[in-house]
Amino acid sequence: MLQVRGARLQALLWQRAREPFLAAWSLPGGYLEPGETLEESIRRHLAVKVDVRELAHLEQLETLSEAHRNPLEWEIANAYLGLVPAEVDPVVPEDTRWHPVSRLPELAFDHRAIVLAGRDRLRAKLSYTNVGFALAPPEFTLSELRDLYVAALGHEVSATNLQRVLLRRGVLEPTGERRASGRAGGRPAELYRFRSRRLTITDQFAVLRPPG
Amino acid sequence: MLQVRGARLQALLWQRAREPFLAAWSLPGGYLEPGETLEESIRRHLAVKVDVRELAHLEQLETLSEAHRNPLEWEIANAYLGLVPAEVDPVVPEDTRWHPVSRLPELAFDHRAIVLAGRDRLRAKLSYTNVGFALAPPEFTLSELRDLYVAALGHEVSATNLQRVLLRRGVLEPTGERRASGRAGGRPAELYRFRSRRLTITDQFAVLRPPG
DNA sequence: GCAAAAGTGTTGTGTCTACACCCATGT
DNA sequence: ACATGGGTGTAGACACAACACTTTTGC
Repeated sequence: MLQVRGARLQALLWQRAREPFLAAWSLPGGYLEPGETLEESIRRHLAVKVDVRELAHLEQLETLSEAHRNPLEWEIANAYLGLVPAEVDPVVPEDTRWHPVSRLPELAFDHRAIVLAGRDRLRAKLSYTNVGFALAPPEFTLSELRDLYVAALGHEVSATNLQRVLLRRGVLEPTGERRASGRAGGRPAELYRFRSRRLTITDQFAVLRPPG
Repeated sequence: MLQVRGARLQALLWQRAREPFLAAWSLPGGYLEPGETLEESIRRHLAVKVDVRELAHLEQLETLSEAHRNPLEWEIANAYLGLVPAEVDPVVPEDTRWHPVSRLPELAFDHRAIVLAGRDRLRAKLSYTNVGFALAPPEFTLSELRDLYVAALGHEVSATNLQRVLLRRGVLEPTGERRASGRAGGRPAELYRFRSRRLTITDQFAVLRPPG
């Protein structure tokens, strides 16, 4: 589960209470119940164990089946990427903490690779879909959105060009409201929102497209 | 498993010999053995059941966990996309046949959705990766390659522009040889090959890229 | 007035499509 | 010669990055 907090992309991890990898940090999750869907299972585990219900987006990453990924027994895992909008602060239990993805501790199993795969998926999709909605609060200024993109992408982003790309694609719309300027002055910023809060592909990067 | 045969994208299906969906067409596959990797399992099943070993590319599609996807018992499936180069003609058993993806029969389980997901994944990747290598024979003329793209994409593709895109990106390289012209005459075509036969992303469609 | 922050205008670049044109072969 | 199929040259559309410039606020 990823979220931008304090200008950094962070992952929610919890400290294992048993072997294998006792006391190591690991991704929240758990076993599938018979008759349950993978997605149901994830939402259940997150709700029960870390009390997180405000997932704005959830998508399958990959299935891991390497024989010795769990040293104790053969086990298959389905990795998911979940995104929580900035500025929500779910109450999480004691043994749970947010860790910057750029400075992960040693992780249990293959969880480090999973977190990085999730980050990369997010980075890619920020470019050609509207996933931004899952990182952003309901309304925001363009500089705020820019800061979220910077945190997730790990490099500078120009608010000017971000605005143009997202408006041209019809991803954002202005709310008509503006935010009062701070004590340092400056022109009040317009507020925007994502036009849709469901994943949509906005850049059809199809280079070989149908004629016409 | 997909292949372009006779100018159409086709899927290898086999007719089920037991319930559920007795006699319906379905995707080749089978159960995972303990200690086995998903990929190992797929290759094993394909080798044993349909005697196909010349997969040029294999990638995970998605994991299906819907409760009643199998009416008899709760079961989870991992869908993979496998590609076989054109002009290989694997010997397949009696109860097995290639079916054009555009005219699938009724399929067992959720296999129809899987085939379509595989097709869509292939279509997308033809645009921004070098997956073409998995559809093409070792050497080919540009018109031959164009025909493969047309079959897979389902719309016209200009050989002229295909050549430019793939050469500019460094995906293809000329072999230096040419193919003699047919009985109708015409300039002999140059032969090309894919520079690499491993999946590579060739179009970084990253719209918000690092400055510099 | 001046600094700060937001937003607009404009120019240049690269990648792609479309289409005209040129090249090499068989009959 | 000319039809056939392959390849090259070129112009226009478009999306984007970069950067100069304008707008609106606080002090």
